Amino acid sequence: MSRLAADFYARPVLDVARDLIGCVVEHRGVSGAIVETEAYHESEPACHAFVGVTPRTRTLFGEPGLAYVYRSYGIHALLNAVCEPAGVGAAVLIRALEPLDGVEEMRLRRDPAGREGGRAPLRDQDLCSGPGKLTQALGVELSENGTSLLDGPIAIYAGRGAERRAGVGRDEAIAMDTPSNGRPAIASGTRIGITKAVELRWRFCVVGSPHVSRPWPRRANRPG
DNA sequence: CATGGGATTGACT
DNA sequence: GTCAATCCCATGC
Repeated sequence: MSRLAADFYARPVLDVARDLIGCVVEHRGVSGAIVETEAYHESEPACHAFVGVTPRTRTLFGEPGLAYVYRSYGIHALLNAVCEPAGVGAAVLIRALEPLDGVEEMRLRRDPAGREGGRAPLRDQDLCSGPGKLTQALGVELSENGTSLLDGPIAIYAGRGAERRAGVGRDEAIAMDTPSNGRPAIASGTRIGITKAVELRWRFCVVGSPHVSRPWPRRANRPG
């Protein structure tokens, strides 16, 4: 498997958000397949880049393929892939993974006390089913903000999303994207946890996956 | 320099 | 369903 290249990230952020579904994130020996993403763009107020270039948003305006990692609610680190040409503030938030390699390591990172607390071990589907959970499971830290996904410590490998993209237009790709041909169906819906631009349906997730942060939208549509 | 608000999660009623 | 934890940083005086 090869890492996604700069030209993958340099495209419109909505296309990248959709195509990242099925790709694989790897960090410090553990990995998972992306099952949920959200797109953010400087043109809409839910995006941090809406306010322009500040110390906080500098990474968002950088080269496509950078990792934008920031602290949410004072507690969690959230992982994004910077998209569109340099100078445009846009990124895809990675919201949920299906764990692949290093599942037991993820369980330790997510629940260090383990069974000592008398609780049942976390289920696989609870390890990476949220943007804060997956960074904890992967061990991604704030200090990795601004590192390159192309050759840095956080790797993203081509998956079905990228394979599907090759040689077909957007509409064809969506038409192919049905359960009957073995590809996962992708639903789009409104983004989670924001208070501005709430109407935009810029969230993408795998239909039926138990690993998404929340059940896919009740009124789920095809992307677009 | 003081203030307020989160791209969340887990615990609790 | 409600709610607090916790900290970076944008904003305003």
